[in-house]
Amino acid sequence: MVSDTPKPVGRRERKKAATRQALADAALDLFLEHGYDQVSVRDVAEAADVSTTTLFKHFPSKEALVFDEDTDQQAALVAAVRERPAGRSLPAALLDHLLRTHLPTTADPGFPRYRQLILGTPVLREYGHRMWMRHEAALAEAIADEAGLLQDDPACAALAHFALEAVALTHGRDDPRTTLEAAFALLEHGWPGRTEGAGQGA
Amino acid sequence: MVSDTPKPVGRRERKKAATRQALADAALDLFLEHGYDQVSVRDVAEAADVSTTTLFKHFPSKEALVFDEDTDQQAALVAAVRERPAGRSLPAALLDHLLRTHLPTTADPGFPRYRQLILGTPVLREYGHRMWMRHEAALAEAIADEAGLLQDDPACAALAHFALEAVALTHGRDDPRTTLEAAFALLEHGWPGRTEGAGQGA
DNA sequence: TTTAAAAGTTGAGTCGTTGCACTTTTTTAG
DNA sequence: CTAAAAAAGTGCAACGACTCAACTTTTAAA
Repeated sequence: MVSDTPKPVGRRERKKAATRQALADAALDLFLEHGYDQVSVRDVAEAADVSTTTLFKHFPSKEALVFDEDTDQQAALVAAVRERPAGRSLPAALLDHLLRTHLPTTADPGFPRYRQLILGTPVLREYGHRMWMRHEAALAEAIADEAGLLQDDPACAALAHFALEAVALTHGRDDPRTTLEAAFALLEHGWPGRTEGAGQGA
Repeated sequence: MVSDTPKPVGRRERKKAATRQALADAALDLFLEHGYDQVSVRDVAEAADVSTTTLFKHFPSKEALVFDEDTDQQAALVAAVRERPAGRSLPAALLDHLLRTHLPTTADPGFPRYRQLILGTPVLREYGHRMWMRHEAALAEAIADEAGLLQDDPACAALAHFALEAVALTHGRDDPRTTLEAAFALLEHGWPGRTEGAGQGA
């Protein structure tokens, strides 16, 4: 368990991982210190003692340096839908999951600064949002399956899209929890139609 | 020199507008002909017989060359909310407006190609979406005012955000109308809670 | 007319990103 | 066990988008 490597973890791959980690660490340090736009990729590469080309062999873009920890959120998202408690609606289950995973993350002391770096840098906020929205198709599929609807049902696509977009709504708000709950109240019960006196159809 | 008093619109501004139009026209022609990524800003500037620096004095970015016609959608959006027919709910009024303005691909014969250029070029799709979402705050304000709620009410912000995002849902779908209607049905009536004892199996 | 401020234009440079060439490691053939 | 190809890492130089400091032209003021 100590010296044996059950899976062929090559010496080369270990050095590769070390270089990658050095790049990510150097990048985060420099970005937090001087600001994302004030640091060039050449600076990051130099701090990690590699060339810019090597940097781009490890990370597809400058923004990707910040989003190194790519935990599998998609599986958790789908699981929140599929393994929701009995009697819990789909929007409610999604709200529970998002409140659990996107609000209290502040166990790490350095996390607020990391979060502020992303939210305060437009290009990083965009990049993170785009990555987050990549789960839309998988989520829509799970929703459709759970609801017993067709794979490309527009309502399922809409719920998946809106549920993921809801977290973007909380950015820059003083009370993310209330915002998230209000958004999901809308998805769950609809807009309180105080103006219409007669409902149509169905 | 001469005694002719310059009209309110200087001849300088006219030439400036002409240069700007020449740039936008050349850009659209070249982009439609060879594809956005295959045409450099230098090519566009050369086609309009100016330097690249001059191009960037007229347009803030390469993408902005395509979105020259910045019609005032925001006013129309707010008007759709404020001047909606009596008894019409806010989501319904927004749906009507979007169906009217975003579906009937205008009478312009060249418009489909223009639309395809944008939707088929990721960076342009992103840029257009970002511009579209800039109306979110104004729309949320109008919604809050019409609903008699506070300016920063989370539900109003959510409705504004989701209503604007709904058009992004239609991109790449074969039936945009149905998709839009399904999305607004969700916003109007909420997610049908079929999990409460109504589901069959699973 | 003189002159100064404003706007237009430009070539040279920066930054993110990539293609081509070179070195090093791993795999395969003898 | 050696040799050499195949694969992967690395770097220099270049490309495209975009900016900066200086020069020229236009407009307005004295």
